[in-house]
This record gives sequence, structure tokens and C-alpha cells, in this order.
Amino acid sequence: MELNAILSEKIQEKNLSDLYFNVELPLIRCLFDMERVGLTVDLNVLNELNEQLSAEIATLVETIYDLAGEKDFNINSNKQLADILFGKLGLKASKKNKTGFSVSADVLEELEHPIVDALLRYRQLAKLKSTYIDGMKQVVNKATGRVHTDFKQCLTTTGRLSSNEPNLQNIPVRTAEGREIRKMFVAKDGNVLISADYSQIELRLLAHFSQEPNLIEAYKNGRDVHALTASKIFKTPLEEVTSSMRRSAKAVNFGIIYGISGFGLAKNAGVSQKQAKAFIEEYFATYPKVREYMDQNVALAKQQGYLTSLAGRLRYFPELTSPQYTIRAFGERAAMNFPLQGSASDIIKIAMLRVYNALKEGNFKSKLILQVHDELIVEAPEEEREKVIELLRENMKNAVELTIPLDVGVAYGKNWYDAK
DNA sequence: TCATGGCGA
DNA sequence: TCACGTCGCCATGAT
Repeated sequence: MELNAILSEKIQEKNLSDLYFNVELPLIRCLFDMERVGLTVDLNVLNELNEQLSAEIATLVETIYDLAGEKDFNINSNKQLADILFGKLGLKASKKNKTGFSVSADVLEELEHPIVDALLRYRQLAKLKSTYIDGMKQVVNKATGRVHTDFKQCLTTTGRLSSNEPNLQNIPVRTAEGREIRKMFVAKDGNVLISADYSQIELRLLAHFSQEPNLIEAYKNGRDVHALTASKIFKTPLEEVTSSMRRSAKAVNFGIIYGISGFGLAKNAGVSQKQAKAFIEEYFATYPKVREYMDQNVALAKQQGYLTSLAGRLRYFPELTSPQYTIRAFGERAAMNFPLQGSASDIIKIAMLRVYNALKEGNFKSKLILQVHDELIVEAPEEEREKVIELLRENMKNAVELTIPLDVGVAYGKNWYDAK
């Protein structure tokens, strides 16, 4: 009771009453139900994947030992691996870390030796096996065959949730082999998994907050913003934008959200630092209000010490007063990113509550089971499928009112792989 | 317990 | 010139 008085006052003082009482507090029940319901893991699929992975890993280990001309070392030990590559094989070390020579993927990719492909492939498959196969086995409930993640509501600085034991927010999707992992997460009998995800929500928030006319026009008219950005930064007519130009522009758009630097973009987009810098200049020339918005955010964070998200969530930026450039620059990037990432998390939390309540009030058997930052996943009986898709779409699109519309993509299937 | 590397949005 | 994109979780080896 003593704490109640003190904390209640603080909540009011910081204008957090709405966020606390209307979002975070009711969300607890929603998260509890999601954790309790869980999700089925098909152990037959898991075991099948395990056998395929184990077989290929075994042959890769032989290949690596052959090419190294030695089998008395642990491939998983970066220290031992570095000794083989840069000692025994005489390859040129390019990057150091605190413990010695780096053997990260981007370093390996620069090396010219047949062992590199085998190592990268080994790393990829070993990661899938240890983290997603062996790791998942350990947390499946033996009686029910389901896994129950633990969503942490009060952990991140941006308002996002985090997921652990198992982490169901980082299940592979980018590579074909990794994506296979998703086949083991299945809907129970007579059900489907429905996935509904916000399309480019952080970029839309950037358009909303910056009020950049070019971005607002694009989103109001359903344009392809990555292609549009490509057309501008490459000074090329929209019809002549290639997929490679679009890919670079996409990296720029994402980079902006994270508080970009020429160096970071160069590394990410695979272009020269000079080229990256030119992209950024052209980007800001095209969308001048975005630069104003970013500058204003950093200035405001410096002046008042904090920023707020759409729903009034606070983040403080003590790094901005540091005498050290690196720490200060980190604070500046975080200040550019927080309102976007934080507001996106506000929006999906509001959407979760609306979906949760709508399913309950409509007496649906469908259950909200997962949230993956910009995506909601529902386990739905076949016969409820179409109604629930509509319910997800409407509640997510209308969670909040912005200058520009929110767009939601939906897919479904018997397993998570097919629901993408 | 820390550092590295790698998976996601 | 230096630094060098946000937020997380987890497996592994070295200490």
C-alpha cells in the first residue's frame, strides 16, 4: 500500500495513466492466456529434420577436417578455428576482436579457400540443430506436446515484448533450410495457424511523425515505397528500377529507422562507403522532412532527457550527456529509433487487446497464441478461419488512427511454414 | 561469467 | 581521424 501511493503518483506525474491502465495492465491477462495455451510441436517433423541435419553435419565435419589436414580440433571453438585458418592454412586474418582473430561469417566470406564454404554451411546447420532442434526438444511438454513461451513484458527499453524458454520470436525464416524449422509448429487437429503482420509499420510511423509529403502520398496511394526510394536515390524512372536497386533502397529505408551511418549502410548494403554516403544524402534530399524529424528528435532528447512514443511510453537517454563520442552517438541513434520501434510496439499491444476481446466477445474458439513484434498468430478451428482473418485485419488496421493507413498481410496453413 | 557468433523483427 | 544501425535470446567455449 505504501508503494501504491508513491507509484500511482509517479504514473500520473509522467502522464502514464492511459498506457498503464488501458494497455499494459489488461495486456497481462492476454499474455497469460497466450502462454498457457501454447503451440503444438510435431515431434515427427522435428525428428525428421534432426536426422537430415545430423547427417549433413557429419559429412561437413569430415570435409572440414580433410581440408584442414587435421582432425584434432574443435570446429566450434573460434580460438582453435582461428589457429587452423590463420596459422596452419596461412590465410590472411583481417579483423580482430577482444580475444584474438575474428572468424565471423563476414570475415570467412572474404577468404579464398575451399574450407570456407564447408565452414559456413556447418555453422548454419549446427545453429539450426543446437538451438532449434535440440533446444526445442528440451522445452516441449511431454504430456501435451506443446511449448509455452514466457513473454517478458517489462524488459526492453522500447516497449517490445521479449520471449524465452523457448524464444518463439526468432524462429528462422530467411534461408530455405532455416525456414524448414517452421514446419514443426503445427495447428491442433481441425485447426489452422493464421498469421497477420503489419506491413512496414515503422516506415509508416516515420511518414506519420515526420509528415513528409512524399512518404504520406506514397502510403495513401498504396505505392511500393522501397521502389519509390530507389527511383529517387538512383535518379531513375520508377519503371526502370531494377530489383537490385530496390534492394539497396530497402537497406537505406531500414537504415534510416536505426539512425544510419555511411559505414553501417555500406556494410549492410554491400556498397562502398562513398556510395552509401551518397545514398543517404540523396535520401534526405528526397525526404527533407525526415531529416528535420530526426534532428528534432535528437535535440528534444538532449533538451528534456527523454522521448515519448505514440502511447506516451518514456525512454530516457542519459548517453546523450556523455563526453565520449561513441556513447553519445549511440544515444543519438537510439533517440532516432525509439519513437518508431516504441510506437510500433504500442500499436501491436493495442491490437492484441482488441483481438483478444473480440475473440472472447464473439465466443470464438480461436486463440491468440503468439506475437512476433509486428505479427500476431492465432490458432483457429477451420470453420472460424474466414471470420477470424477478417477480425484480425480490422482490429489491427484500426488499432490507432494515423495520417496514413496501416496495412495488414494475412496468411494461414496447417503449420507455421505454410502460414507465411 | 564473459565473449563470440548467429537467429528474429 | 575515430567511430561506425535498433531491440532482443541462446548455444558454445574459454576463463
